[in-house]
Amino acid sequence: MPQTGRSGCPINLTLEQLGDRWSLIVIRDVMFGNRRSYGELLAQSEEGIASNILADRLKRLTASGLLTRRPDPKHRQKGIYSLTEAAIQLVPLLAHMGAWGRRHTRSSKELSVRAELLEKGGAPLWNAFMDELRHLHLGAPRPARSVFGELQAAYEKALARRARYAQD
Amino acid sequence: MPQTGRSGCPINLTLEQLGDRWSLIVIRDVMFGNRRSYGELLAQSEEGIASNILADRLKRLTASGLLTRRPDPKHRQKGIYSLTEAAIQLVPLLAHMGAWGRRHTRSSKELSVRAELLEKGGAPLWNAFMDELRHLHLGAPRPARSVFGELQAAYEKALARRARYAQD
DNA sequence: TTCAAGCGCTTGCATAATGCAATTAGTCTG
DNA sequence: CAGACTAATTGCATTATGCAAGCGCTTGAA
Repeated sequence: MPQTGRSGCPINLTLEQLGDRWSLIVIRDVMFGNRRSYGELLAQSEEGIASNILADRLKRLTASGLLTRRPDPKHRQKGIYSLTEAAIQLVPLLAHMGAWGRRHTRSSKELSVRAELLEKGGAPLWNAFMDELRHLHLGAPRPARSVFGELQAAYEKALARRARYAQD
Repeated sequence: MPQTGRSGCPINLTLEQLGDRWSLIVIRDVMFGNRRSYGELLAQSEEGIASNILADRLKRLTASGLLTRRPDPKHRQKGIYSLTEAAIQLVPLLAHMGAWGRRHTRSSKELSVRAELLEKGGAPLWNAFMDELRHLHLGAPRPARSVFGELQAAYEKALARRARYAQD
C-alpha cells in the first residue's frame, strides 16, 4: 500500500504504513519468533504467507525504516533482518492487539500464551522486552531478564500440556 | 477481507478482522469524531474515504460485532451507528497507534493533540474514555468526566492557535 | 573446475480489493 | 405528487493478494 498522506492524523499515517494484512505479521514473527531470515519466515509461517508477499513486505519494511537487512556472513545470498527502534516501539501496540484478540476472537490457547503474559505484565514487562529486543537486534547491552525466554518457555509449556492432554 | 482463520494467534485473528486500510479509520471516526451516520462519516472524512468502501466497512463492522445500526427515528433511511463493547475496548490499541504515529510518522500537530493527551493520560484516561463511550453508545450511566469533551477542546484550541499563527 | 542442491526471490496468472465518479433506489417535505 | 436529499450501488480501471512454477545466485562436494 503506498503511503499517500491522506491526512496528517497519526493513526491514519500509521495505518498507511502498517494497515495491511501482512506487515504486522512479519514484524510479529521477527519480534516474538526471532525469525531473522526470509527462509525461516517463509517456512515457519503459521499463516502460510506467500513468498511474493513476504519478499514484498520485507522490502517495504526495510525501506520505511522498521527493519534493517545485512548479508549473512556465512552465506552472502541470505539476509539477516533486524528490528529498528521504531519497530521495537510497536511492542505495546502488538501487546494490546494480542489482548484484544484473546478477548474478542476465537484464538487458540497455546498461541495466546504470550498475549496473556504481556497483558498481565503491562508496561514494565513491555519495557523489559523492548530492552531485550534492543540487545538482540541493535547491539545494546544484554539486560538481566529474558522476557523472550519467559514467553517462549510459557509457550512450550502450553504445547506440552496440550500434547499430554491429547495423549489422554 | 474474509476472515480465513489462517492461525489461532490472537494478533493474526485481530488482523484478519481489522487489518485493512479503512476499518480502524471508520472506528476512529465513530469513536473520536462522534460521527454516527453514513453521511457524516463520508462528508467529514479527513482521508476522503470512498463511498463504496465506507458502505462496505460499515456493513462488515456491523456483521462482525464492532458496530450496531439502528434506524434514525427522524429519517428511516438513515442508520445511526454505535460502537459495541468490543469496539470500545479498542481504545488502548488506538491510543498506542496514535502514540506510535506521533513519534514515527510526520503527523500534523493539530491532529496529534488527542494522541498526545491519550498517551500522557495512560490507562486511567483510557478507562475514563471507555466509560464515557459506554454512555454515548451503549446507554450506560453518564460518567462525571467528559474525556471526549477534553479531547475535542484541546483539538479546537490547537486549531485556533494554528489559525492565529497563520494570520500573523 | 564443474555440477547439483539449496535458497532467495521473481514471475505468470487468476481472483479480490480499492478508488473515482456516476447512477439508482429510498425517504421525506412542501 | 414532485423534487430534494440521502444511502447506498454500480461500472470500470488500477492495485493487491495468493498459488505455484521458474529463475538466478551461492555454496559445498566430487
